[in-house]
Amino acid sequence: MTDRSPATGKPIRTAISDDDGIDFAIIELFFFAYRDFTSDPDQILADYGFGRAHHRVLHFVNRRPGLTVAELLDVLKITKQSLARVLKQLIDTDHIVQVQGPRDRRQRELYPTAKGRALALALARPQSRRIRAALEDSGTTERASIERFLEAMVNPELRAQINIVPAQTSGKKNGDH
Amino acid sequence: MTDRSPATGKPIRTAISDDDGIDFAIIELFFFAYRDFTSDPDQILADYGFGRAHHRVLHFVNRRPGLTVAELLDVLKITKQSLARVLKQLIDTDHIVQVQGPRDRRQRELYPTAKGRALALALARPQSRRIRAALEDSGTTERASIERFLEAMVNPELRAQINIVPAQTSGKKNGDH
DNA sequence: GGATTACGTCAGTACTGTTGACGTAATTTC
DNA sequence: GAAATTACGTCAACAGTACTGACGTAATCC
Repeated sequence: MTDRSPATGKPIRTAISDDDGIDFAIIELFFFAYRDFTSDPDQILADYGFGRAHHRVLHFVNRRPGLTVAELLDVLKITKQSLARVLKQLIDTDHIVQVQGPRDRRQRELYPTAKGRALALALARPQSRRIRAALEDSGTTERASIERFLEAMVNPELRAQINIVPAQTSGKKNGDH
Repeated sequence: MTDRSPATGKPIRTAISDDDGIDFAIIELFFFAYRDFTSDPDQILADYGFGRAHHRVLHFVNRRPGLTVAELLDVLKITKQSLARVLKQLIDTDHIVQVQGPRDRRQRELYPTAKGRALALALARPQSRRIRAALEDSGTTERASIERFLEAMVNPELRAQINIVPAQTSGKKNGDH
């Protein structure tokens, strides 16, 4: 408080750039890409009164049917309370059903219904279309580079989560079987 | 309400997968990658009592010093009110200063202060480090592929925004001048 | 039988986003 | 020069998603 007027820093008029040793190009591209990537499903979700949180839950329940609430919390990295409301709505609207765990009856296994499966597909469709368009002129090598890059962006400890995709019929790359 | 019990869809036990014609592999990778990409700065921001919105404003004011409020709203794709709170805090904490527009005195040009520049760099540093690590074994070709992919993921109408990066000294690729 | 685990839920709070309306100063238009 | 428009700031009200902490219940583990 000793310096009120002088404390007001002078405006810096030069742009921050990659010259500062920071990869602003990709940082910014990543921001724009993700913003538009999520905008497609957001519009569909609005019709259902759902938000992005519902999408994520629906996605992972479809990807890993039978996962428990605890496992879902771990994948999403959110708290129980944050999940509760969203999950309840998805169950009430018959997109997801809970089944008592077979071995441990305390657990609730989560499964999509036909309705939930359909919505998950509808939400993923425009995203997939966008990806296909972005990869239009790319070959297998480029696709592999992009997959490797995205995977490398994930925290190493959490990379295990990615590969828990059960039983791929058309087994591409999969460190399973 | 005519069908309460039968309405409860049966659980689908098979996982949704790329077989459904949807590129779930990349959809999911993109989710995980972005989640962790933003987690680094989030931790730093918490120390300042700031959130992700502050980060975005700070980033773009540093990248395009002198942009007006209207331009910033256009880049962020949020409403005036959403920006107001966040911008006010950044100004009050002396990270950003407003300068009356030279030609049009209604406009407020936004500039970072030294403090704001330093914070922007501090926030970008871990993100850049993560990117560098992810590109570790990649050559120039791969990097170019990834940049092209990310750019192609952005809505075409909005791609113009990306290239408004003023005066790069080390001019890499830039469709300007 | 007691501790732990898995889950559900209640209460309170914070951040980021929305729409709509109003005020003010500056610029543009006629 | 008066009127319309523009750029911005602000007030009010509300929604979605996230958080922490605490408590209860049923099931399992030891």
